[in-house]
This record gives sequence, C-alpha cells and structure tokens, in this order.
Amino acid sequence: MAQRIQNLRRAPTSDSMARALDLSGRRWALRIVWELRVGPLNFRALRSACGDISPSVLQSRLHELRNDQIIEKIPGLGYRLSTGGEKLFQVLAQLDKWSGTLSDGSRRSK
Amino acid sequence: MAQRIQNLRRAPTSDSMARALDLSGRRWALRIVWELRVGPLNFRALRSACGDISPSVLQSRLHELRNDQIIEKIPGLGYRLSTGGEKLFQVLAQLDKWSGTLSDGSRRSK
DNA sequence: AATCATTGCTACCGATAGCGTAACAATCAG
DNA sequence: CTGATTGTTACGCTATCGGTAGCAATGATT
Repeated sequence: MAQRIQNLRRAPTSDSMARALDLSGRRWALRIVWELRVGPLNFRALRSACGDISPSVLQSRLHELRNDQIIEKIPGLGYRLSTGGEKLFQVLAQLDKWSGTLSDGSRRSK
Repeated sequence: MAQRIQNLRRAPTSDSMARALDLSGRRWALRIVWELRVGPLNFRALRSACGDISPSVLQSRLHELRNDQIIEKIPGLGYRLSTGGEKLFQVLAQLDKWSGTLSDGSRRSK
C-alpha cells in the first residue's frame, strides 16, 4: 500500500476528480444518492429518508444531480439513479464498508 | 396510503454511514484527503494543493479530520493520512475512476 | 545580533449556502 | 364537493465559506 502511494506521487488531481470532489462536498448530495439505492423515491419520501432535510436544499441537489446525470426524474414515480448514478453507488458501498471503522469518539469539533 | 408502496423494505442508512456522508458533505474534506495521498504536506503546501483554499476553512477541516483520526499531524513534517485515512483513500481512488464518466456538460445550476 | 524568509495559524468581514417553517397550486381519493 | 397528498417555492434567519491581512515562531543569511 505504501507502494501504491509511492506510484501516485506525481499525479496531479484531475479536473474530473476535482469536479467529483466538489460535488461530494455539497451537503446531502451523496446521501441522496445513497438513499436512492433501494429504488425510486418521490420528493417527500426522499426528504424524509434524509432525515427531513430542508426542501429547498433538496431541490437544489436534485437539480444538480440531474444536471450531472446521476439521477433522473420519472414522472409519477419520483427520482431514481441513472446508470452513472448506480456506478457512483458502487463507490458509496465501499464508503459504507469503510464507515464502520470510523472512530466513534468524534463529534463535531470547533 | 400510496405510501405503502414506498416504505416497504429498505435497509436504513446506518449511523456510521450517515456520519461518513456528513463528513464528505463538508467542503474540501475529501479533497484534503485526496491531496495527501502523495505523502505528507505541510499547511501551506496543502492549501496550495487545494487551489488556495481559505486558511480558516482548511484549519477547520484539519481539526475535524484529525478528530476522526483520518489524518495526523507530524511535527516538522505537516499532515499525513493515518491508517484509516489510507483506507478512505482507497475509496477515493474508486471515485477517481468513476469521475472520468461524469458528464461534461454540467455546470453549476441554480 | 539584525534582517529576512517561511512557517502555522488567527482575525475580521462580506458573501453564500443551508435550515426551518409555511405556504402554494395541482392532483387524486372519497 | 371536501380533504389528503403531491412537488415545489418563498421567506427570513443562521452557519459556513471565502478572501485578505496579519500575527508570532522558527530558521536561515548576513
């Protein structure tokens, strides 16, 4: 593993990766993708799945995610992952596994 | 009542995953981890690697990431990924691959 | 020692993003 | 019709972010 890091030593962060990281850095963006993993959810169901996130923020994220073609809106059904979104979900599945190792004594710092 | 269709079966998002997603949702958090993949960087180098992020935000993220034991501070060397941080890096490597497929026509929406 | 450069970091403040609540029109059930 | 449920927007408030400047501490150079 130290070797793997070694090999990447000179690769600068790609534009696409910077975009992906920027996307991830918006509140609720990944959570929304994660909640859609089980199938389509409509606006209100999605909202409650995310712990009653503010509807204005949800609306923003939905637009952005649609813009990036990660989710799509199906009239009468709600929102669901696109093909690309399902690929992103695979990554999040890894994150889910990793999250189990997150130290527990970590509450918001200041 | 239409809700009977929605909330049938769903593995609820675990607390640890919610924490991980929350962490990812803070600006620059994952980018910082990503930039540290090449090895330790000191405060100013890290800042410039992230595209001259505001030092106050960087400082906050560094505290939080240290709190979650994702990075550690090495006196005289700067900041580097901890063991857990390197595991997170593996996940980000997946994200990096995925990012290549991110649709290009997506500029910030509002 | 005096000077200069570099370091990590903080202070300040304007700008933006996010939150919470309340509503709205449209649709559909009864 | 009435009443419930939908997606969505409006509003005002707070928290977070961003940009610039500046500090004290350390180390090198003269």
